[in-house]
Amino acid sequence: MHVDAVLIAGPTASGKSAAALALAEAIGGSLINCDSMQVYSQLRILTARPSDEEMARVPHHLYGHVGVWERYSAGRYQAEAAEALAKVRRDCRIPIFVGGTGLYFGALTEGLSEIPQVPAHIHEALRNRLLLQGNEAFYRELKLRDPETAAQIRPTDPQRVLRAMEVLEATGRSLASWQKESGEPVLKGLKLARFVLDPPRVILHPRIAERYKRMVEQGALEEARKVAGLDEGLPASKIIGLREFWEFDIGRLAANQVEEAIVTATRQYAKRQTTWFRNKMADWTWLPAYDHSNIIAEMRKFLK
RNA sequence: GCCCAGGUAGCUCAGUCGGUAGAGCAGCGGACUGAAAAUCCGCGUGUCGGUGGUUCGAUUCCGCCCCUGGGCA
Repeated sequence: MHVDAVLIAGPTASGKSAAALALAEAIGGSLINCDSMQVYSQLRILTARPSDEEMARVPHHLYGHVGVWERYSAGRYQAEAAEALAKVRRDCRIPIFVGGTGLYFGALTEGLSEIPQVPAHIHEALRNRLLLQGNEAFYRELKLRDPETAAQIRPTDPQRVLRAMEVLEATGRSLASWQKESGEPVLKGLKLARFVLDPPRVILHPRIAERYKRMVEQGALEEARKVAGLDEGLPASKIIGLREFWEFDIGRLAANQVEEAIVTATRQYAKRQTTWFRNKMADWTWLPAYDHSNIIAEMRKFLK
């Protein structure tokens, strides 16, 4: 069986990176990141990005190529993924998309509406107004100016209310009307092999706890310190661990509390990822992921 | 040994002037179109420490016992 591209999704700490690397070596593939946080260059440890040695084994794309002060987005990911895909295919290698961000997989397989990028100054101005006025007033304003989009958003969801408002402001059109025009999927027309790695929680949870310890040994605290003071409005500031280590440094959390907070947040994140996969990728091939050799064997069954 | 304060959901605690109980956190489920490791929504039966008593009825009042913390010896 011939495939044009392989997709590997899985929750954090499911072992998907290692599996993808092994598969890439086995079939002559190149890896393309599909994780919203592994794009940030300054935060390799906290985002569990592949090491230099791993990256030397097989071509890697879209890893650590963005500064933490940049406002990365699903839209930019879509564009860059399309470029990376073209490059890998030009090199006559098999593209293997690997990561844990459901929305980014959506951009690959379903596409995003072609909404123009919102200028930074509009985003900032509206964000400040949201902070000043509060959710309720802001939502009420959206409801007046764009009832259709407002009806699709909960008043308590500030992030989506802000997005609706800034699209309206920047384009003069409602977000809802844009979203009625669906965009082109990055992988349109390609033959795909799609996998979800799904270790049971009794296996995943201990792995998350172990990974925390490994991150600390590798210098996660120092890494967090290097970007201390990062604007909380930037996406990179949401990386699990940053806030916790910063609070440790100002004495607001003890070491054991930092560990508990990070491990818990990571488990909750893994749960949210799995919810997305379960409900949006039900027709993908699900692999229980007990150990690597099995995963590779299973995946190769679908490729040969 | 005596005195005091506690023992209520996995954890921290509220509460019931006597009619078998609720918050936060954790956990579970869900949503998801440019911040997505984000943001948001839903889900709370647990011998109310044990045992006797009073009562139509006790987790709530009374006795005794056990456990935890503090004080006095």
